[in-house]
Amino acid sequence: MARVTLQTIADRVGVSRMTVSNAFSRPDQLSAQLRGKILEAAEALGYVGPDPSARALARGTTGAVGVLLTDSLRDAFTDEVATTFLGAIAEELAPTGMALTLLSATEQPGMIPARDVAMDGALVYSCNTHTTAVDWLKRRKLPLVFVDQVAVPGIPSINIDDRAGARSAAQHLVELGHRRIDIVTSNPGLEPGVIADPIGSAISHVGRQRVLGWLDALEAAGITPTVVQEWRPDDGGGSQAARLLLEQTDPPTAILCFSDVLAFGVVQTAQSLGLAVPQQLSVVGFDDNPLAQRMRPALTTVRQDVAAKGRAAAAALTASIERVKTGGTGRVRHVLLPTELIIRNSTAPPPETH
Amino acid sequence: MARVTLQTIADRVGVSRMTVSNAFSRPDQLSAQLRGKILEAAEALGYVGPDPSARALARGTTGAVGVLLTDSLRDAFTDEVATTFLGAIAEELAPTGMALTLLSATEQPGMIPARDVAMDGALVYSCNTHTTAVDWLKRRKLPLVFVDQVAVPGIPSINIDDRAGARSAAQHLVELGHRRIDIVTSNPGLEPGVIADPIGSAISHVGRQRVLGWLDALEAAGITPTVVQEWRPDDGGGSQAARLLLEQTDPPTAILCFSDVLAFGVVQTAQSLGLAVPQQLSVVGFDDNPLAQRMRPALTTVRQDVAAKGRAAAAALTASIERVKTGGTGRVRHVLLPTELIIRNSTAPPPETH
DNA sequence: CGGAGTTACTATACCGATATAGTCATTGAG
DNA sequence: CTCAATGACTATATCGGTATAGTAACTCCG
Repeated sequence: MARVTLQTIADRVGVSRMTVSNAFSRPDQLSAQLRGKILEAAEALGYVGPDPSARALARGTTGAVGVLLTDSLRDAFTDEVATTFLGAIAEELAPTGMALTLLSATEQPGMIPARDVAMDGALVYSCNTHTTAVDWLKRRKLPLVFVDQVAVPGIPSINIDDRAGARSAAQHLVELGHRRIDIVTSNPGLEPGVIADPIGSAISHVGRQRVLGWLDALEAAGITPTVVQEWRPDDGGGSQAARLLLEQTDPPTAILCFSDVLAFGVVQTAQSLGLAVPQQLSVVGFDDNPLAQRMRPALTTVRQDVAAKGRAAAAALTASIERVKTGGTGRVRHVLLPTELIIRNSTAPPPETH
Repeated sequence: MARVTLQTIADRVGVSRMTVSNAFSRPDQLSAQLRGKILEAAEALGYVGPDPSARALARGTTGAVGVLLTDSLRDAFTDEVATTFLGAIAEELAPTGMALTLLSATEQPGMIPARDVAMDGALVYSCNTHTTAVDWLKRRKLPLVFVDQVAVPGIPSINIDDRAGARSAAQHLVELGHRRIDIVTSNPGLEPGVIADPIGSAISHVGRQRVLGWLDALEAAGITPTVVQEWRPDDGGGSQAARLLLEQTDPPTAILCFSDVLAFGVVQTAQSLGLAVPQQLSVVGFDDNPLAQRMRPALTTVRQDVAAKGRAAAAALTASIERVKTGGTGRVRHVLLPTELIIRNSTAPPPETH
């Protein structure tokens, strides 16, 4: 049996195909009576409704937006910060009826989602901007929103004030009296171990901003931190880095971490080495991951409102799509959300040295 | 400037549109030399590649599969079990180059993702099968895979052996010597409080299977549990239910919980009421959420391999899509993955009563 | 009673590709 | 030397809709 299309129904009812289309998509264009008859016939023929692909082609809109996630999607789902972000996007998008399509930046031979999947716009989340996937999205001239990336002119962006947040974290330690402060960072793909040029070798925008913020406060206090790149994120996140720092001849009394997950690993490692946190070692995280509250000691960290970031991103994207559709030309906005230092129990003045 | 299409390039190079199409989609159909010239011209004109929507219409395939999630997508992202599942799907799908589109079952006026978004197939995850969204997917005759749902003939399904798992959990308590065992379940939307007919009122397939499993073991031991439906999942998950059970005149010495998250709430509540776990109250969860290991005491629970479930689901779906495409007609498979009781520190023999 | 304004449809022209069946040289085998 | 088999393109026919501009019959109003 051949497939049922608008034409099938049109022939059956004896009207034009366009009228059947209107029965489904623009009910005000025909009489209720005829519409009823058409829907009835459609039902009888087992018609499901206008074919999404055909409609997408004709209308030029697909009803789905993409999110480009750098690394394997797998990782995006194990990171509580990322899932919160995605959840907020989904929530913000729900009332619009748009679906959310996950795009991985890793490309397969012959299939590049960023190039080959139909969508009305996309969020680019914490991706290296020089990824080919991002290039494809740009070339398609899709409405885009950059999140946690360096803002470029012409593309709306959502960022948090990473630098100020990091600065306040470092400042907090300085004010507690610490002078030996080191740093554990996370740059996907970077060689683990001590990093000579933390600013230059920062891979992500966020990574760079946080380093800049930490150094703002530390350098002002005349402190030069040792910066260590974590080992693979899954092997106890931060434990090897912590060990390296704590086994120096002149170990730090405080450690600043790129994330709460990392901080968790650092705290655990310190404790397993017999160091009391915060009495002998202070640790500060970043993000205010739910984990930060659950930990013992509860973690001092820099809060970012991930959900707000997600909502803002989704809103910016829908606005951008709308703008393109209506030909309107509002200004491109770059949003910078605030961060806030949350002082809990993982920081204290340094131990007395005599 | 008009949009660049295959035709634009064809005119420019002086070949037929079909040849340009082949240059992009079937390189073996033309000489390398001509192909080079075409790609060059395409580049010069700023052509991005075949339009995904047009291609989807012509080819009948979109390069994306959907996942239908019952409740607000928001919830799906806060639940560690669900995110693990999604991550595993994403991972399994990655090598195929297919994108993953999230569909919420909640419909908006005028826009029903399950009906209106183009896709090649879909996973239906723990949805009430009588949702209209599921109906739309079925009517579209899309390749589907049901996960954590009652298996229906003709549609591949992936389930875990919830019943056997629940049975072993209950059996474990019975063998420890417990005789007063109660249950906390979770049925989205169901009225909280004591449930008279736990099997009949179970809303989800999973919920029903677990109740059946618990009762298998309990009834065999002559035990009739009180079954309580949790309050809203976000308010401390399980704490109100636990309070209700523990403040009975004849309180239980052990509680079986629908999930680890619920069990976590129950344990916390018990502890706050001054009950030692497991000395005075044993608690068993379900899922083996990472949380189960982190808790103190570590939770005795029934492990399901969520990642394996996700991988199996994705594999079944791609297989199903492939089958439709090639017209092949392999048998529909119903997979039942095993569960395993993991005994940790939240269960012990009941306190001695004299 | 004439002309402007609805209402309810229809005709035509795309949307931007791909599949399939040619066409026309070339090449190789018998 | 002839005929079948390749190789490299092209012509034509969809894929299943939607936008836009008609058209014909009716309504309203002064």
